[in-house]
Amino acid sequence: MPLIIDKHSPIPQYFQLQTWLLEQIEQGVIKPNDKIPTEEELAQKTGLARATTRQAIQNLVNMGYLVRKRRLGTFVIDRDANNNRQTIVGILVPDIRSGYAPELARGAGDEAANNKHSIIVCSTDDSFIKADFHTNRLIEHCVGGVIFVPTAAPDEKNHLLLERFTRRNIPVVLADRAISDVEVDFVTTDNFQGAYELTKYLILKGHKKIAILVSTLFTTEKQRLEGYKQALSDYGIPLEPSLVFAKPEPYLEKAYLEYVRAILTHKDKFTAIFAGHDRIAYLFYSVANQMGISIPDDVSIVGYDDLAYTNSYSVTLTTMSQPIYAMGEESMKLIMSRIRGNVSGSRKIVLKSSLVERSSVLPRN
Amino acid sequence: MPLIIDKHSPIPQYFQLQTWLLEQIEQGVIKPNDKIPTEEELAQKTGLARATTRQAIQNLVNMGYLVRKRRLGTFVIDRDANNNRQTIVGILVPDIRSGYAPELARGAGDEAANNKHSIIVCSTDDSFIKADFHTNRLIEHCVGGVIFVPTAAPDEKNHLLLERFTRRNIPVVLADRAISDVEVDFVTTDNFQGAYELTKYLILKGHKKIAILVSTLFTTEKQRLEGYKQALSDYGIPLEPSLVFAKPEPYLEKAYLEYVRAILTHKDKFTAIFAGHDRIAYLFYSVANQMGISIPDDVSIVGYDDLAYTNSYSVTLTTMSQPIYAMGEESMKLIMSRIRGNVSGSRKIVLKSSLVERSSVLPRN
DNA sequence: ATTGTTTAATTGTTTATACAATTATATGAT
DNA sequence: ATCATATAATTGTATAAACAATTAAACAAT
Repeated sequence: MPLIIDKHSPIPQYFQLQTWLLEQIEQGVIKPNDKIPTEEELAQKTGLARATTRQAIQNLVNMGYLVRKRRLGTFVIDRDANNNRQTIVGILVPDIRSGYAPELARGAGDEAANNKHSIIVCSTDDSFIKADFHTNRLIEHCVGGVIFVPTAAPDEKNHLLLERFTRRNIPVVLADRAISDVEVDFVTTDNFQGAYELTKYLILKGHKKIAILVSTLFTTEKQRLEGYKQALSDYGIPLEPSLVFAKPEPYLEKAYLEYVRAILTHKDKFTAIFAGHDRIAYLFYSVANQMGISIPDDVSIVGYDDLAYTNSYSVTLTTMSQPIYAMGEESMKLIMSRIRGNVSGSRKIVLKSSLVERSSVLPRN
Repeated sequence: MPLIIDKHSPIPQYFQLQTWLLEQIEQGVIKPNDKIPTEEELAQKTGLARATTRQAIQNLVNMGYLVRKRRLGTFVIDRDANNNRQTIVGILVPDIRSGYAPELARGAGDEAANNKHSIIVCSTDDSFIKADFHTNRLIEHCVGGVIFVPTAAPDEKNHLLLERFTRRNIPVVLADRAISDVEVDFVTTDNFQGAYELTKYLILKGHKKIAILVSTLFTTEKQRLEGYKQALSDYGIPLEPSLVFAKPEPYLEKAYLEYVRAILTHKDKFTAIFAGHDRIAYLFYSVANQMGISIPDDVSIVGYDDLAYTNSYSVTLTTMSQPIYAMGEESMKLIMSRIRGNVSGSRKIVLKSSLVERSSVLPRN
């Protein structure tokens, strides 16, 4: 990185010097609290007038990279120590109203509060466009980090969003859902294992014909489907394709209501249902009730998530309890460690889910 | 305000000029988008060198007061138009996970997004201490406004929080719950009217012995209790104090579970229950189920709120549907109008609730 | 030991001058 | 009418040369 000023470049000479200095700082050649050469020294080295070197330095002072002290010289500011940084973390979830988003936001929010940080909550509706909009806002607000639940858009698109943060050195943690081929912190639960256990539970209760309704847009539900298949296979039950309802669409109550209705119309084909997540399970309850089908007497069902209201009703769902609050907490902890300067490679945290047995499954045979 | 530079003052001449210019701008002598004199003109007027006038101008450019345009001159920036202000609004709710908070946050968040603003969500757990903590954060983050659901603390305390914002000219909207004696924007629903209608509905269904379980900490539930009493009175049913369970405590599942249990133990004393809000109603469902009491066959019940999952289950609740999303939207609209400079007196918006009849009430006689 | 004084290094302020770059506007060419 | 070109106003860049102000550090006086 030689310091050569091109007198004939169209780029102003003060700007060439300014850029060179900035590079030295950003690349750590000149470290925080280091003294940079005096105006006079720089003038001699570069062959510029002192006023010109001064202009370069002054600009960097205005930009917050340097402090000047009379008689002592000019020094690189330690931006970490002077914590000039923002203490806000952005959270991109599908919809703050639904699913596990509120619980995740609360876990993240509490952990943020522990570190005197606040959270900006953004609902993406699983749409790339909306996520992109919120990404602009978060960058404008100079957030110190982002917890990102990927959208339903293809990986490339989510990648794009991710890059907009990482390019600006804004740490990102993916929560719950993964994106392929990225080197970024990630907090999730073991959906394969969870689904495996749930399916095994159904099998051990004597169920052999188990229908499953999941979305295949997200890594989480894809893994649940895999866990389901593995369990069937391990217990010698052949996979019945007509019982696998894997929809390449995000969850929308209206659409899934129809799927549920269609599935329940052929309720004689299976004895148990694996719902992709609790909200789908609720749809089954609701439609079953309308159709005069009793859960669990006619059909058994398991869900996934253990949302807060799972147990508030007279009908209670056996489900895989995900530690969503903890997921929010852990995600925020990772962000905080990055904000504090941690530069280790990408970390992955897999939290344990646990089967909560209630009364939506009846033994068979 | 004469422009005189004192050559012998210890204050640098560029700084004298800079200060003079700033005064002219702040006092409106030079208005936004006005052109200020050129460097040369200022140099002539003041007797300074062009480089010196330049330094004064350049500083004001760096401070964001002026823009320079080659060939055209230097202009005063219109800071309102160039919205240099923060575009974040804080939302203080009891708990982002529960009750209507998620829906409120979403309504406010969407309206904020329409105005290119973002929301910082803070969970107070109805505690003054936590609300105070978050208030500090919000002030630090220079939020442009705050939507505040008052805590369970006494009015004086909520007042204190409110003042910390208003003293700094941060507009506040109270959402849902009121505080006495404050001149501040307020968005709510007519809880008295809503409760009156619900009670009337029960009465017209033939119920005469109607138990009520509410918290009396919040204006909302107090008004519901008043509406209940008024309806009884209007329909000539004497108020039976032993059926009024008014608790001066915030809602906590554990505590209220006990109240519900106690109330259901004397289920022969009443034929219907007015639950202070939907979550309380769910407790009644849950406990009734455990105790082998059937809703609505043994006891009828109504709730209040119409939370999203009210209708997801086989058991469906008749309740007063509050337009929570709209409440969030309207609150944010008020904030936005303040941010845009509206200085009218305090405004109050009362949204209409509507009775949603499902199947938790059976007619009597 | 504390206080005052000097010294030298460095940034801060100011002037004077010159030429470069940009661009709205006017002018001229097609 | 449209496009190209020149003009002039203004800010932008650069140099050279002083002197002022601040202050750490060395030194001196009490």
